Amino acid sequence: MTTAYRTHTCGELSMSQVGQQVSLSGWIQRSRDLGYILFIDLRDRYGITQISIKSEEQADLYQTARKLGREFVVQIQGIVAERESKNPKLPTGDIEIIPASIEVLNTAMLPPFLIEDDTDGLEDIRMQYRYLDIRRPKMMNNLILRANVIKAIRDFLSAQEFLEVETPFLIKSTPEGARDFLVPSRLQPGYFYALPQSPQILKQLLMVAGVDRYYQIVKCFRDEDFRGDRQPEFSQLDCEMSFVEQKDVLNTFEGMTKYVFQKVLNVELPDFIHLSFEEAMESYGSDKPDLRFGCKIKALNSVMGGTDFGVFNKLIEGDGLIAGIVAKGCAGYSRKQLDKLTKFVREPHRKGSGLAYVKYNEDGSVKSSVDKFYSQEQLLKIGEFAGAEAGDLLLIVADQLKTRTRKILGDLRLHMAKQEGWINEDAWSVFWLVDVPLFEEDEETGNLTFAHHPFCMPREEDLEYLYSDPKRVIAQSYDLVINGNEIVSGSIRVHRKDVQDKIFDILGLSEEEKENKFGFMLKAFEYGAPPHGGLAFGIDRFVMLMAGENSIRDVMAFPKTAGGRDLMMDAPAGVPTENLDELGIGIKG
RNA sequence: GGUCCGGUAGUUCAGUUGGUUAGAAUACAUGCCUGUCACGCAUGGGGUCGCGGGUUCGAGUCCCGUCCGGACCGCCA
Repeated sequence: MTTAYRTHTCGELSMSQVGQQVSLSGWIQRSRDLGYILFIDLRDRYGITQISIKSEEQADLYQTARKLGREFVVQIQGIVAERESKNPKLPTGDIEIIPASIEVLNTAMLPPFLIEDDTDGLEDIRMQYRYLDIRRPKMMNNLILRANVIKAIRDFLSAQEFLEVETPFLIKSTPEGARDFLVPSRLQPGYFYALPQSPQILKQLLMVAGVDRYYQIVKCFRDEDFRGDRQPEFSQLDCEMSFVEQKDVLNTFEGMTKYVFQKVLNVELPDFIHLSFEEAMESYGSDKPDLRFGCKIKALNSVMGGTDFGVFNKLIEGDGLIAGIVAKGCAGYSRKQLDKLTKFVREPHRKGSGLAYVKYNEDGSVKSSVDKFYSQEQLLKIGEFAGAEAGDLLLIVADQLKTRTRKILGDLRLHMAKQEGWINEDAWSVFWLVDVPLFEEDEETGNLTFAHHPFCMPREEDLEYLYSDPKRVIAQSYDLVINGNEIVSGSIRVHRKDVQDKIFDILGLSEEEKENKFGFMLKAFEYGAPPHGGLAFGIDRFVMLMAGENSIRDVMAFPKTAGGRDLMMDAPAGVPTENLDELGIGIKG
């Protein structure tokens, strides 16, 4: 080794360096041997640079280069030259390297899949060889994007006096919420630490301590089943602020979100609208609607009555809801397509009983599945009320439960949007969901449970309802929804012991449970807890959306499979019996 | 915990009512090729059809079990 491994990266050379002597190191992406000339694409994190060798002029080098395999690690020294035929698709496409020497730093086995953006490898093989998967520019760029997002977050928050504080991973199990990952204690056999589902309680204690403004980019752990957007361990940007009201928190983090988008993607987000929980449910049938397209849900009770249609009459007289969405330009749907939509509505978990439709044909005629009960005039009137025009299809769902009608239409709305391509992939839908009820009613038992978590502060004007009508209580809590994904969730917290006590009572916690689960917290709150509130960003989902990916796995370096396994390390794995003995643990069976 | 889809060459897949020697593309190897950049052309090697059991004269194909991967429901304060 006479010179440094490299003087430049594989992504930075251009016409301005022509004639310079350079040294590059990287991996061989591929080579193209044309006989008289051989090209090598040399790749590193920064890009690809072409090496070219003419067989007659450099016979020895040509013979060496022919034997280089994919993914060999090589160092190349040579002169930067202008290309005879340039490649506008490549940032370095104007130049190439005429090598003086090629040194093999390491050979490589043949990779099990193509190290290219359009890889031929499927999920499991990519996971098993994740280090090769990450060599693909697309994955590498996702990690770079992620790092840029996190840097922008740190820059913004530290400029605003937020203090980054680390909280422990080995904590106490709090048996509400998700299932905890447990870690056995060796020094106290039979006792367990829990890994935090979030540092929620700890950050509130930091407010009691006077930290004032806290943030942390932190791993959280939940031992539940996984999905494409859910992993057993995931990252949160966890934040908390003292002496703030809801609007202060929203303004701060609206500013941060805009800053991150601007810095990382060069996208200027418009001001975030505030959508109430009630309106979201009524208009979109979801607490996290995608607003990149319209198609609001329209209640139709007022125009569907007064006919011989007993089913609908009964729903209208009772507490049911008939509602619909207008599918623009879908009047031409075939029987088969409509049947498929009906099937969608009737999927077991949706519990829909059926789907009615009205086609407002281009020629002005009207055809519906309820022609028996409604005259053409009535259907036209309904269409006018719902906002349907010629060429549109009105899809109608009716159910005794208002929430079910809305939920089904919300699902249908999204389904139609995907099917019909209504979503503008270049647009951003970002809004704050506000005015969320403090409690949710369990559909079966009727018991009240918290919608968010038990530390959310009710609105000042709703405090009295805690004692009279808890279901009415609206919390000072908020979500940030981006493109139909809940990215942020937060609230102003309860800092008064009497309110916290009352909320625990409504949730049905006994004195003993209160003491056992939250005693240390309630105690801390008696030593001067300031008013405070905060939120947490799901970093993985946030980066996933910014990267335009569909799975958070594509923005995590080493994710787990849907079964919670790490295919590369082959974890989880068994451990030697003596380790278990030390922990006082026996395995059943 | 439940429902559904999948597992065949290094990789991605096809494989008919169960029937001769299991194919394609790509990757790989060798040779040719005067500017490629998904180079092209020719030739070649490459298979425990996830695993176990069953039905059958005969199983990649049918049945049962099991493991693995994926999607969804439940679950995810």
